[in-house]
Amino acid sequence: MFVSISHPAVPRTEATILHADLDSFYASVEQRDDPTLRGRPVLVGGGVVLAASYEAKAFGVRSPMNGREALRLCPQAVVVGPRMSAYSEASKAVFDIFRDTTPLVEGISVDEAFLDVGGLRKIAGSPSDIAEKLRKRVRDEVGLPITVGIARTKFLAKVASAVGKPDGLLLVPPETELEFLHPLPVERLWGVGAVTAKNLHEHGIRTVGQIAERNESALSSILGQASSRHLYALSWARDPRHVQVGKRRRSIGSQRAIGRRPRPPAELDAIVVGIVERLGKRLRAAHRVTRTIVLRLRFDDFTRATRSRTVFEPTARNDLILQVARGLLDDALPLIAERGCTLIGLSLSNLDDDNAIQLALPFDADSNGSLDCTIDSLRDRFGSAAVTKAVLIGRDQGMTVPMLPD
DNA sequence: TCTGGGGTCCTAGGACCC
DNA sequence: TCTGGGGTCCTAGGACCC
Repeated sequence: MFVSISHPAVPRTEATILHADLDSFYASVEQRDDPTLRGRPVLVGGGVVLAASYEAKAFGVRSPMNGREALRLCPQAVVVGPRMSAYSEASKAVFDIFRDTTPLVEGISVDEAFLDVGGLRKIAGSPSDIAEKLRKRVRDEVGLPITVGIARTKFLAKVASAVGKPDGLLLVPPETELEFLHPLPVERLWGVGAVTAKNLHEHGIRTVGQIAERNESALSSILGQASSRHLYALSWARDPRHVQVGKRRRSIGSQRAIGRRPRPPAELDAIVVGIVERLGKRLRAAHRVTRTIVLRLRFDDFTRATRSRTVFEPTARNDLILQVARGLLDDALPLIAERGCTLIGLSLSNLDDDNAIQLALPFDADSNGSLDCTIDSLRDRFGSAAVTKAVLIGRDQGMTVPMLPD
């Protein structure tokens, strides 16, 4: 039994956030399942390297790198095809261990998650103890190496795990955060990619400390307001985001690379039909409906374009989604003919639950307990698990209160 | 055969409403 | 004659992450 109380307005003072990150995930699963691969450089994927083992990374191989380039750097590497179902099984097993450690788990991808272990000291030990136990369990029960970073904020924990790799544990104590952070290159900041890094370099900014030295408005002229505010805060180790449980997907998509050969419209249409079928299945399996259909295209020169349409009525029906997708494809045909298309994808966004029933009942805002009574009566009628949201509608605004089924 | 297949978030302009 | 401000939604593009 866990009880958690969080006060977002009060900055945390203890390092209780874990960032757990499986090392070279796909490649490690391959080495686990085939002993002859252990200790050898392994590349997962063919045309593009999806994952490289640490033995291969030592030769400078990175993902996503062209397979030929990778083999040029590391000719003795063993190339294996991806086995997605093995990876998702391993991921599930690891996440079960995460959730057995603390209920406050926020998944970031198949191979990494944040865990908040604040408040578990009495029953499970210090964050370092918990992290060490977690690493051992993942090693013993799933057979995979995992690195854990521990810090006061999500961002620092994430940086700590990156620095602590491979197969390591790194704690950043609150007193030494800035010492740890300021010498790091700007590329270590979560959200700084190639473009932003180049931008910063051109202004003589190469380390996190150099970001911290600038004033925020000067940074703003380089990066724009939102990202400079964000990066400046991170450079001073300020990161108020807390570990969020049960985040829902905001879109689902599927795409297919189709090579450089020009395709007649009928062939493009068949590809879209296939993608719609795949997506429709996933959408219905997740009990979600979509309102916005996005057609994604990539061209010969690797530029991209999107075309989207938002429909009035949320749907999970293949025929309706296909009708919209076909319309988007028709509109894009001249563009495709002109620029050559190498990838087609669809993504469905503006997702909602497919079974949402909305009821409005009046309640007396001045009487304590009136809202509870209203919610109780909804729960009596539909079952408590079905009632997941309360929307308080005032004279001119609504406020959504998420509710956990009890 | 140079560059997969998922995702997230931000920006910016225009339409439209009050 | 001159001239609002605030808000939402939609579309398109782009940076970034694993």
